[in-house]
Amino acid sequence: MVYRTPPKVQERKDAKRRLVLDTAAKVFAERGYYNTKVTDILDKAGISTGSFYFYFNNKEELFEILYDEMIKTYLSVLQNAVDTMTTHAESIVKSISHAVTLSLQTFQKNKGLARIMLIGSVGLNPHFEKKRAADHQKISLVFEEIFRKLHQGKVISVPDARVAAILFTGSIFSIISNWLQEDKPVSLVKFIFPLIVYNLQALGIQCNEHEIQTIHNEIG
Amino acid sequence: MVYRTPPKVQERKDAKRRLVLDTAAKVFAERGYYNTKVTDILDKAGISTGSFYFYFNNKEELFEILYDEMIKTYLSVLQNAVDTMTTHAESIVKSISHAVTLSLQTFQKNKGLARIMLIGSVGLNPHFEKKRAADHQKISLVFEEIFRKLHQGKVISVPDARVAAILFTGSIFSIISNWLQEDKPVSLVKFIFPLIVYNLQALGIQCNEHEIQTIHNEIG
Amino acid sequence: MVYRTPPKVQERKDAKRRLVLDTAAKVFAERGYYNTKVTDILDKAGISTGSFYFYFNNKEELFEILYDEMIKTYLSVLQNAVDTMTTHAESIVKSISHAVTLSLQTFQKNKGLARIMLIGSVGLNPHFEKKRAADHQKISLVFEEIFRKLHQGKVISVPDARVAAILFTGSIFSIISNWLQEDKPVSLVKFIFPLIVYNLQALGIQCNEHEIQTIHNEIG
Amino acid sequence: MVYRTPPKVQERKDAKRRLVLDTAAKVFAERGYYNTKVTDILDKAGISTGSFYFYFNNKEELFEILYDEMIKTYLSVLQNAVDTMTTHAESIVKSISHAVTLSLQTFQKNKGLARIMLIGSVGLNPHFEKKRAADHQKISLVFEEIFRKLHQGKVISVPDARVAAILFTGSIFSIISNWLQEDKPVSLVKFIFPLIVYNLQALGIQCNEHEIQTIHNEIG
DNA sequence: GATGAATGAGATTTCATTCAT
DNA sequence: AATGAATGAAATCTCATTCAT
Repeated sequence: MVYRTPPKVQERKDAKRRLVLDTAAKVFAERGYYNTKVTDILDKAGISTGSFYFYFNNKEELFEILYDEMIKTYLSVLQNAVDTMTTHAESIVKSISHAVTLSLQTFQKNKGLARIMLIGSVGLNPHFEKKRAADHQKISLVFEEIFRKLHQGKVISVPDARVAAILFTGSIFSIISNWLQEDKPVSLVKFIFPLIVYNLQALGIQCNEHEIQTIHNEIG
Repeated sequence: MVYRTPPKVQERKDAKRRLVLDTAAKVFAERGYYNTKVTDILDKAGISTGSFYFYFNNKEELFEILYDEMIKTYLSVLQNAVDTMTTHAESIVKSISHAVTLSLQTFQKNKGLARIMLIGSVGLNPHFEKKRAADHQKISLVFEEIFRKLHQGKVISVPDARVAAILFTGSIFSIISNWLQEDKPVSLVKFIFPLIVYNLQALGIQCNEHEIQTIHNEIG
Repeated sequence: MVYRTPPKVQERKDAKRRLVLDTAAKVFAERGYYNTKVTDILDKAGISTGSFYFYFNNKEELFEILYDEMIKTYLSVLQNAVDTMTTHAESIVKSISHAVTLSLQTFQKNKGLARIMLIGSVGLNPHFEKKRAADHQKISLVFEEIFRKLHQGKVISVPDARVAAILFTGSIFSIISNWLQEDKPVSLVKFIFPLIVYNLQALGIQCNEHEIQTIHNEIG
Repeated sequence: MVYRTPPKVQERKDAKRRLVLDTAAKVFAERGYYNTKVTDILDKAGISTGSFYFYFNNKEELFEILYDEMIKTYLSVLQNAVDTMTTHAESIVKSISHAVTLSLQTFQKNKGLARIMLIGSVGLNPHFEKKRAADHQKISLVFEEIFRKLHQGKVISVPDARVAAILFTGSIFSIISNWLQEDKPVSLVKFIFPLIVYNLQALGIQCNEHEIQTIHNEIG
């Protein structure tokens, strides 16, 4: 006798929710959080205000969900790269190249979410600031752990694994921020190689450019 | 017959204007642009609405002035460091260490403005986005030019001077962003050494840590 | 699947919009444009600020709509009178009497809008000044065309049809302005007869008062 | 022992006051009462805010003084015309022509004040509305008295002397209002003749155009 | 008398969210 | 579930007037 939402209805609901999220991603990315009115999103999605508040509690929650999705996506991409790293430990160069390449590719594929993650979510409010800090730390920690191990194994040579991790992630984000600010739609791809080289050298990993180039070509 | 503002009055005006700017810097840094209401600033500064609009045209202008001040300050600090660089060309290590150290010291001294420059000014509106992009490019360009020369002289070894410059400035900003997000008030100083090492290695400059340490101690 | 506003809702919307317009007409008429605050209207209509801006873009637009309505109403009344004129051309006296009578009756019926049209809309801003000038010309033109024909047919005798038209409309508006300024609520009706006589004589139309009186009684 | 403002000082004061008044007349005429800021006037006059409030109690008073001056000027012009009328009573035609001509000439000479009197002072606030009403009545009364006498003497033929007076003054003001609204700076002079004819005929005064023309030429 | 810096009440408008249908 | 009309707190900015120098 218990009422259960029929699967078809549930599907429709999910689709609508998704539509709002996707539209919101575009609009937030274009105009930023505060310059985006809820109706801007809804008008574009063809959804009513009432409906919106059925699916989401408020504007901030909507944004947070988008942001969380992006972070989750990126973290899983990173984890993938890192898992490969520890598994095929044979080549650090390859592993690091992998991590960098996958990172840029992920953001390249989804410029809107890149914008939300790196620009749109800055300076919103104290709650979000904390969240951002925590997330950046989480990302940085992924590398910190690796770097710590590599440091013990004398594979890399840096004074401080944590700072190295911060700088490594920072380098990726710098490139993306820079790319997002560009007027013309350049490809992120061309930044991959110099970015890899910069970081490998920074970590004190001995390698010749030719080798990196080969690996880079393999991955791309 | 023409009235001339007496020096004393002018002084008071300058002081008041400064008071508003300084108070605004604090509040903007704490809460961000959109969460800062004009009255928040005025209440804290003990100034009337009318006075505010006598000194500034509107909230955005106030923010822009603060932002411009910070950028100007930082650019002149950089220029200083860079001028030293070309003069005492004997040691690249010293020069780069200098640039990094002065940068961090500048932001350390003025956390509020650092926050405004790196966090508060993100995602405000299209006008500001362009401004930010241009300013970051200006900063990056300072290093790009140096790196290009060093590259020609085979002093550094990087695939791309521009990308190297982006990453160099990015590394500094990453550290500062990270520091700004910290709950406890840590000192930026402890990041200087690893940051120098990371970048020197990244640029392919041969040097031993001991040498850097010595220079670092001299500068600090 | 497309939502259509149900008729009942639409009706309510229309009624609300009308309520705002009618209330605004009263308040504007009483206090003038600049002394009427938006809240004055809303309080009296028992409507929230939000609702107001749902129906109108701003205060000026609201006023302009009211003004336009009044002008439109008056112009159509005039056109009616004029159409009768050209049709029953037999008697000019009758036609002119008609035009005058209908004009005064229209304003009498709607004192508020008369006030808005003749008093409230004066000296608002350059945009409105132009509009007013154009509208007055439009009204005047209705008579100018008639007068020009009558002049050619030697039915009236005036040196200049355009000036005559200006004076004819001016005479109507003078009476109304005068009436609006009266403290006690006198009837406009008593002005109709002398107004007709004044203008008929001015136009050089031969007629005895008795005849006009008869026509006047018929129309009233 | 009593201090007396030296004459020279008094002169300077008067000049300054006059300067403010004249400047205000221009600015009010251009932009209207509510769109004129006190500082607009003062900037143009090169006078400080403080000084302004030494000479005038407030913005409204300033406007009122200007308005009163204009009305006074016009009333005295009218009185002049009317005095001639009663003295040289030989010709009504001449007298009326005189009144009309002098009226238009007065406004022509001082377009700014015309604007203030006829446009700028409309719809300001209840106080001013009353004042305007009273002033218009005063003007109208000047003619009403004449018309009443002329009516008794069977020189004019109108059903109602008061209404005739309203319409007579209204006709003058209509022409001026119309002229003020014109884009191009036309001369008011060309309206004098048709205006005289219209009103003479309206008053039922027998006369041929040629005679009026001659008088018109004499006066002009 | 003169100056212009300072004041603050108050006006318009926005927009996230709620609610009746 | 869905709709969009309704709400109202809150934010920015204006400008006549006052006041200290």
